[in-house]
Amino acid sequence: MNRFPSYCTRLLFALALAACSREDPAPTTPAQDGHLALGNPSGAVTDAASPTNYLLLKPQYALSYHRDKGIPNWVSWHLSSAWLGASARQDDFRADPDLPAGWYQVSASSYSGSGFDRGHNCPSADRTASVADNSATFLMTNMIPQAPRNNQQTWGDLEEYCRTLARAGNELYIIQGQYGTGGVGSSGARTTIDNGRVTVPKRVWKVVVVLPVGTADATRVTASTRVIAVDTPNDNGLDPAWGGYRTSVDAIEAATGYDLLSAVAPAVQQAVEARVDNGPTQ
DNA sequence: CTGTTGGCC
DNA sequence: GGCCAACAG
Repeated sequence: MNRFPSYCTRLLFALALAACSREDPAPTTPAQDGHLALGNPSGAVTDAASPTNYLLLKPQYALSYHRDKGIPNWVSWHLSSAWLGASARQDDFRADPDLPAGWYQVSASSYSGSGFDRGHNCPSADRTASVADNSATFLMTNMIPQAPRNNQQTWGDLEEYCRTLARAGNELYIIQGQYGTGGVGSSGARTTIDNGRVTVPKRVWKVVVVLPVGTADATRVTASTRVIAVDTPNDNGLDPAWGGYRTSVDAIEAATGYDLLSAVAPAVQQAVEARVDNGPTQ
């Protein structure tokens, strides 16, 4: 669940008290807040000596990259209406220039003919406030080989629902990742593509923390905060309805070994991570 | 790189 | 119409 020393708990509690004792300004306008405000699930670092858990921090999202799998371990981003605008989908899939020199660079054509989509983690449509923001989502470090039905239907619907929540006055902290090896695309089962350079993940998961619009602050998460955790098979035969794949954050942590929402107070983590969401799905 | 096509809500 | 794409030229 967490490895948070108790002094951190007390510190956060003190900070929360301090924040409450001040004159609170009225609810803030939607902002573009920190992508790792709720934690760094795998302790990723931007160090070439950490090729399987390499932290890439971009203005639009943060991710942990696995060089030898050619895909991210997880991608974390903030979503509020401040990220939503009128910029068109750029479709400029390309290699990520921010990887260390000498690492294999997955390219725009690496997935061609594989039977798997170039599936975004941080979706194109979540970053439409500027052309630069949208373009950043097309870096191949943000992609996984994703079964077309998983990507275009099940996942597409969940992403659309998240934007609906954002437009309705919420801000969301979203962490998506993948684990395991081997999926079933439109041309059958594969464990890798691109001559073995890119691993096809077995499962794709997402954790969504839904807060009313405010500042980036883990102390705003309470035991009653809505947290939606989903874990789907990367298999073209899956159900298009994402609601049936809901699970607990605890289950995703057990499957991945990550510590999710680690910046949230331990008692709150215990409450929200054990729960399975049963709220609306559209 | 542009234009076209296709599936789904 | 919007969003997810692949593919042809």
